[in-house]
Amino acid sequence: MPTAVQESQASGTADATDATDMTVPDAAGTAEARVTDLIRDAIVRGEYAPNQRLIEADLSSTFGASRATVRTALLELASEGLVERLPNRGSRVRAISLDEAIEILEVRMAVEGLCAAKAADKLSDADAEGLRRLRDEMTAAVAEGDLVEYSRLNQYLDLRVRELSGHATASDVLARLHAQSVRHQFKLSSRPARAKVSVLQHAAIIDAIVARDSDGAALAVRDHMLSVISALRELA
Amino acid sequence: MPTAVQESQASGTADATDATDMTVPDAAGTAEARVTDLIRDAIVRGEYAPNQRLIEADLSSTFGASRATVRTALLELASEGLVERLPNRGSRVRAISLDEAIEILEVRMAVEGLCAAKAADKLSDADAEGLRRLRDEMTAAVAEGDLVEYSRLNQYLDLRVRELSGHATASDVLARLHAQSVRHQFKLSSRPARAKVSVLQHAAIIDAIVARDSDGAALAVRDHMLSVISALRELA
DNA sequence: GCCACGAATATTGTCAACAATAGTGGTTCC
DNA sequence: GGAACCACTATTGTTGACAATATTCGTGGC
Repeated sequence: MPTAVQESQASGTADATDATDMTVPDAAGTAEARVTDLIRDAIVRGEYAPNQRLIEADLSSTFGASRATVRTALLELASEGLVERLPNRGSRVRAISLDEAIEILEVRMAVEGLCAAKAADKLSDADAEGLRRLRDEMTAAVAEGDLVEYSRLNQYLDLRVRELSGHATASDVLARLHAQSVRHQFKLSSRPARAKVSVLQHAAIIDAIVARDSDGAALAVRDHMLSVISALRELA
Repeated sequence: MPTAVQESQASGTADATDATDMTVPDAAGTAEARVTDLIRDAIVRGEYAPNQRLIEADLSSTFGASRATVRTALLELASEGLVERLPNRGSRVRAISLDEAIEILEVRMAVEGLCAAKAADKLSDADAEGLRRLRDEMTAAVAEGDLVEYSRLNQYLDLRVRELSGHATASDVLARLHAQSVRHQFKLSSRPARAKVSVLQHAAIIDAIVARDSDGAALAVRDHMLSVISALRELA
């Protein structure tokens, strides 16, 4: 069953001239990149708890790399906002409070609104068709109660809108913010009642983009994000 | 009477040191932070040209720090977007094209709009008075043709709105973007005709914030930024 | 004359050891 | 019994040396 996701992934790789090469799952050429990915995964997966200290020597022996390599990896992760570095006092997993998560969502609201508007402006007919299919898949997934699939499509929609906007700077900012709030996002995605509301908003976003209505797309994104924010607030 | 920008003047003079302060033995904190600041200043000041290669050993002897220290400094600067690092092929000063500069302004438009709205929501009476004074100072500076002063007040307004928004995440994103586009921003600030238009827009922003009109503030920021973008386009 | 090939060089990536700093616990003095 | 002081430990910051990789330039074959 070829899904819209697989298809547009293919078109994404075919579009090799694009500068936004932010999806680098493997390609562990240097040891530094390898260790960075391993630690990042461990943090995102929750293997390292928030506020847990990350001792360089410890990680060094765990991952079989030198301490300098681990150190640069921690630097990189600190720049991504996943790790907190206190001078002379080491690194720890950055804990993202509810307030911070909301702030992140607010900034995402603004920037994703921009991306959606841009995407609406420069949408090709082929891409419009892909978005329509994606909308139908999302609707179907929720109707079948497949929340895992829906969550995946959800993330993919975000990514796709960024790609379609052709806005490298915005994509960069969003990627960074998204990585930080992955854990909080996760808490919401597994709530069936939430999905039923959210899927309508996502459909509205897609419809606005497909209709080349840039202002409407930005507003639809704004509505959706405000909804996510209030849902996150209620959870606390 | 202390002006509204007393503090920014102080930081301004600190930034405005001449080019011969590069051999300062030790300024503050760790060597890494010191070297990072020195290289950053050199880049922002234009001492290192865009696309110029930054050889670690070279910088190491120039700044009297070990290569590892320089290396971490370059990592940090890469995360700030001022330096570009190619694996196994070294670092160079990141060249920001006109298109990129426009992208940065677009994202700033979105995020500063958010900040302005937030600032309008939570503005205290004392802060409102400060903003009004700032507006008058900007108007006066332009009327007197003091573009340097106006440019500084300009930057200060940006900073102040961020502060008043109380939005750490947005401030962080904006600070990063601002650092990148400093050179392009500079090209515009020295044009008298531009200042006359721009000061009215800034006044509109301040008025909206002072009036606690969050939507109006966001729109005013949007208008201003669109104007800056088209001015930058015309320059090319 | 031009392209492939390979050595020489320049530069970054990685490592283990050393120095400096913050945290810890015990000891002594009041 | 409590607080200041001091040595001790754990951990990060820094350094120089070594290994790996990319670039350059000369050389030979066609």
